[in-house]
Amino acid sequence: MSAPWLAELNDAQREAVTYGDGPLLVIAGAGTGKTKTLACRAAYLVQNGTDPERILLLTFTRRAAGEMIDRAKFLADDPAVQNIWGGTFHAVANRLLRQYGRAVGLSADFTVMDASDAADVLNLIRTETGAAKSDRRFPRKQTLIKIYSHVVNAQRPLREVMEEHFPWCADDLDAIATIFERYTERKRASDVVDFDDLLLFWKALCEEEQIRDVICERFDHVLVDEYQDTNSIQAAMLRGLRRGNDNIMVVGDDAQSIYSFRAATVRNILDFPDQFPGTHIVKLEKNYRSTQPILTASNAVMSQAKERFTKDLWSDRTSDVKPILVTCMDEDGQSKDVRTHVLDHYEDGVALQRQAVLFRAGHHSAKLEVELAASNIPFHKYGGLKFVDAAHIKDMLAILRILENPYDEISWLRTLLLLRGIGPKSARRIIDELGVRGRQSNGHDGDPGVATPSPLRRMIEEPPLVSPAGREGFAELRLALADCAGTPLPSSRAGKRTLRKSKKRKVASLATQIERIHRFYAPICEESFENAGPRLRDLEQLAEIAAGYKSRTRFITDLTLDPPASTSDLAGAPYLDEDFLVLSTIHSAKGCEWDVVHIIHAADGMIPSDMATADDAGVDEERRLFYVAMTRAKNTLYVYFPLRYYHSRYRRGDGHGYAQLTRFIPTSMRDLFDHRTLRVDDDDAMIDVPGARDRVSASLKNLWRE
DNA sequence: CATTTATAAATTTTT
DNA sequence: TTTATAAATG
Repeated sequence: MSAPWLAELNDAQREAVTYGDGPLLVIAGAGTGKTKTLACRAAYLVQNGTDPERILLLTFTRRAAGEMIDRAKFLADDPAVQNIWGGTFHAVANRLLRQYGRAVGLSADFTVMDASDAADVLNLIRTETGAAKSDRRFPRKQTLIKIYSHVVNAQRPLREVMEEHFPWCADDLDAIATIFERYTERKRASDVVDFDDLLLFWKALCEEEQIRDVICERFDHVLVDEYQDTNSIQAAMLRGLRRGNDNIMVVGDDAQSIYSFRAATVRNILDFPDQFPGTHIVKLEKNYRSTQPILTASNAVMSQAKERFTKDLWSDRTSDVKPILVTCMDEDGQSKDVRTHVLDHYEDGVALQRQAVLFRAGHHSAKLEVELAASNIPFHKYGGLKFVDAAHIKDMLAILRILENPYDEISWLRTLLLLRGIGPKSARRIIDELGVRGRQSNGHDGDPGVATPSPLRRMIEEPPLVSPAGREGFAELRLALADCAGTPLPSSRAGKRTLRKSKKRKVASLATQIERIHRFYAPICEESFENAGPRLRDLEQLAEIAAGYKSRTRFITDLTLDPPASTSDLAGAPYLDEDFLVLSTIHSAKGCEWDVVHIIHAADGMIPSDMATADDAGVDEERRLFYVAMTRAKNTLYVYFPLRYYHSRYRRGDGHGYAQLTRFIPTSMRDLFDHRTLRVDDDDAMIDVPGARDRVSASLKNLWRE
């Protein structure tokens, strides 16, 4: 049986798509049709009789999984393709654990916390153990979560990880080990898992023989995208998943490995044939995306790498247009130049959506965003600070989480601290009195609510006493929680309000709960934030996404595992058909392509980031990052380099410095680019004399010395 | 004594 | 703009 679309593939692609049973490794350079190959493979399998529900497709983002499945659905012309199990490792772990988690001690409605919640818990323990108040400086919470995460993801002993990646914390090894121990206990007791636990528990599932067999049995084929960015625990999970059935296809490109900070290792892709004996290898080398001049420049960048595996990319797409290196006066000049170029292409018929601005770090686009807003150019930013990281969103979600899991200590803490008159000490006492931590003591596994009333019920029925200062807020919170839980307050003198309704109320719908929490939270929000307006609007949008969910568990979990990239993302459909320019960190741009790509801040210190230049491995990763950015471009590539940076944001003074062009474009490579310096725009035309500012500053300073 | 407010310091990349 | 520590307040 041969589908018409098979004919459109090149030989290597078709070989991968139609490969039979057994392990398959596809080495696919940038733009060589990796996504297409995976989508076709899925379609091919379904057309040849594999049940879509028995195919597992692991990708790096949920978006990627969705796109691939849509594509496969179109190719196979079969709506059932929708039933393929697709998603990130973490999302799939979540799904498996909701189903089989009991075997490893998780209830079906455990809560997932994101990295910043995890950091908060660690911080809590850090203060409790008193490690923080030793005379020496102790690692901060972000550092702690980084260390913890690295240990889990790299599957290496704490000591080694600390010596290698966090040598400055080595003195605190014992204290840190203690903190992690307690952290683990605490999470188990409260039925909460962090991102790393999702992987850890999946792996644990694979180690329980009976469960493993059930899970292995579940999938006929496993397909994995971006294999170069998986880490060693993920490789272990895959091995566990494929015992007794070695139908596994992994796709990746070692030249695009950019997640070593998350313990990803290219060893996974290199060792794959050893891990899975009998692996067949297919290489995709022909690039269909970019024009040859763009590839030539990209290849040149990679050729300087210390370690190098991949061959040069080549393409049929000839062009006279080289990538363009734009030298700008300063950051503002850069923003203006980008705007000018974007509009030029737009007028030539390249929609904004077909263009992207890429940068190393989330905040690199700040000035540009201002410029774009001023010019009324709509844009959409991926990466950087997440919507859910905003304090007001986290506050709302914390309250919702209490309802979801009354043993979720950190959510109680966050919620109680919102109340005026209640600080850490009182919050701690209330949490203890509610029995949030007393869960283990009532013995029977997984079913705490029977013996002792849950903390939520206690909160409603026999609330702890609170000092006069916090009493009012505490009462408000109690009312809100009672309304959401659908439990009337006990009909003492405080019960007037609830008596109007009949005694047995149903648990409020998700939308109603959100609305009720909003009513409780809005005054607090207005009191504690200067800019309450936009924040309250965010909360209304939160309510709007919630409207799309029936299950509270689903809503909270989805928001944690796949947070909306930005505020405008939440608006969903109405914005979809509008045109907007894409702004993205290079990391978030992985796997994407655009007609025109603008890479900004191509200065040493930005790319490569100052943080990463300590060793060769770090610089090489930054180089791959730059390579990934360049190879996103189909037709036109701009690389912008601001000559001058003012670094006065946090430091005082008029400090500015002259930047160096990124080391990834040395002089020897300059003729692979066209060079351009835009004139300063009319209205801010100003004669600039290089160095004048310095000379004047120096002479002013010297007035007082001499 | 607990909480709030003032002050100083530090900021990559993501599930 | 957020986050840890110090001083001030109730």
